[in-house]
Amino acid sequence: MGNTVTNQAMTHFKSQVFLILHQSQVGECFSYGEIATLAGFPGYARQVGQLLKKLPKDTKLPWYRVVNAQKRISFIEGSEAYLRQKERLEAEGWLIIAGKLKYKDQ
DNA sequence: TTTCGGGCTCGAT
DNA sequence: GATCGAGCCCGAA
Repeated sequence: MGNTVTNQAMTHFKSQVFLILHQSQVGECFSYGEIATLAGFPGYARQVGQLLKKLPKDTKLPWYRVVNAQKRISFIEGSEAYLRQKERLEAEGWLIIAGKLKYKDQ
């Protein structure tokens, strides 16, 4: 068992992460670490990734608005997951130049 | 109990 | 920039 935090705290962590994503707007983009900190759990970047990984494929949550701290998609370039995320981001006005995310006209 | 692998980060070369 | 190493934290093996 992981002893670091209580199950209750983990449950709270999850709901906070989901809430933040649910409330995010088109054109926004965060890093895993930012989401963790906003949720009140700094240092939990990897846990955010674990959570998003578990989301059902048809989820309505904008999981794709989360990239790594370098503003790069955290999947192997060219992989299916990478392409799915890239498409969705581009559909919201993001451009990917040399692997890095840039907002349109900026 | 220990080890290891993940949609991670940050500081130092 | 690009790489590397060391932290980070949980769950599964």
